[in-house]
Amino acid sequence: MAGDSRLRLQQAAIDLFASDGFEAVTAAQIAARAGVTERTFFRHFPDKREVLFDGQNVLLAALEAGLAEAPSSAGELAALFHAFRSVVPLLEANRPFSQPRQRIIAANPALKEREAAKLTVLVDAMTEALKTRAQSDLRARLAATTGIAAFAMVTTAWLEDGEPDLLSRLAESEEELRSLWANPRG
Amino acid sequence: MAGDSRLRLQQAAIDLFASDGFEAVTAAQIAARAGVTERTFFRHFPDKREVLFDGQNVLLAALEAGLAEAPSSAGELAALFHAFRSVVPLLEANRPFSQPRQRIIAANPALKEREAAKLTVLVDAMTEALKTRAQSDLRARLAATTGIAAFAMVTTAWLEDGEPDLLSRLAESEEELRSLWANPRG
DNA sequence: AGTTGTCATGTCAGTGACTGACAAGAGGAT
DNA sequence: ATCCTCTTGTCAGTCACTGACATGACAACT
Repeated sequence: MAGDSRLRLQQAAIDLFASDGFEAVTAAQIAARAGVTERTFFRHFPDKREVLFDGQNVLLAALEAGLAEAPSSAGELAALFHAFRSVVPLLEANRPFSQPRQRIIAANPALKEREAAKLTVLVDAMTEALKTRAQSDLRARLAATTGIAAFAMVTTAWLEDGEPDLLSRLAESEEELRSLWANPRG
Repeated sequence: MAGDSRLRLQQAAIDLFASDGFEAVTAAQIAARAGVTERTFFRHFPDKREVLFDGQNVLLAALEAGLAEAPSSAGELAALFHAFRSVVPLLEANRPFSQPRQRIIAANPALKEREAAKLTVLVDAMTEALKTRAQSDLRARLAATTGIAAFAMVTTAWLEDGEPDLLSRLAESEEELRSLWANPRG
């Protein structure tokens, strides 16, 4: 068909997983619904779980870009939240896709495992990027760890309830974090 | 044979993974070396990876016990590090087993994924346990997140180089963390 | 002694994730 | 018209993992 096999596979996977559960759906079924072969499924995604996590790579790139454009005068936390804010439009655009995805993942241990792995990749990337502006490597890692943890909590809650305002939630959580975190640069 | 199939399976798995790599070794090969059937392997471990992560469950229980016995006057960080210290003998006893294990895991993405998942389980458990003594749920989670991150960094480094003194490393990292973390209780 | 129960294991057949090798059509550049 | 590249289909195979049933060891009970 056209060059949109990948997209159709993702949509088919979400539909089937949502109605039947992750384990009950075979890769062949997803492929059939998308109008392609099982083999084609595995050419687009290295394993059955990854069809749900494709967007995380985009998010990672966007966060790195957002961090890079934060003013060099900003402390670690401020820089991180600059990156988080820069990524809000992306998250909002993906919300209709992310919401069912969230429920699917929460219902399956293997998927939660993949999600945890993706989060540590995010933390590692943010840690690397923060090392240039942090006073120590440990501080860079701790800032990245706590920042991403807060980011994950906020976006998860934002997906679960229907509330629209992600930006103000991020601001709140930054406030709260800042009051807990000793930040010499203010 | 005797009732030590489980142990023999673990040892056989480590030996084979260390020499041939995780992916190149089949569950049947591990079982054969342990003198049992493949089916028996999967009765002891829910999947091929888990044979390497059995000890994490013991560690979790020990950490929870260590946290519970921390004085209630202790702040979150102090309580966490009390738990970490209480677990040092266990880690030292397992060191000969953990060291090759570490190398095996570092060499395989699927295993790193499982490790990340186990770490988030630890974080969640510590978060729950800290909620009673923390001022807020967010603070509990952030303390658990940063504490476990530091704990993981320290024990990993301790396994990699040959240095014996885990306790003093923990003390150092607690110092460093404390200087970064705003702790009203001192 | 015999019976009964439980527990760890073996055996076997089956499903489904994933891979390598090769062929075929579509479209774009030369 | 020919060549190249990109995507997909086809097919055969490996291996992780599961359910069902059988068997032998060992303990407890009568």
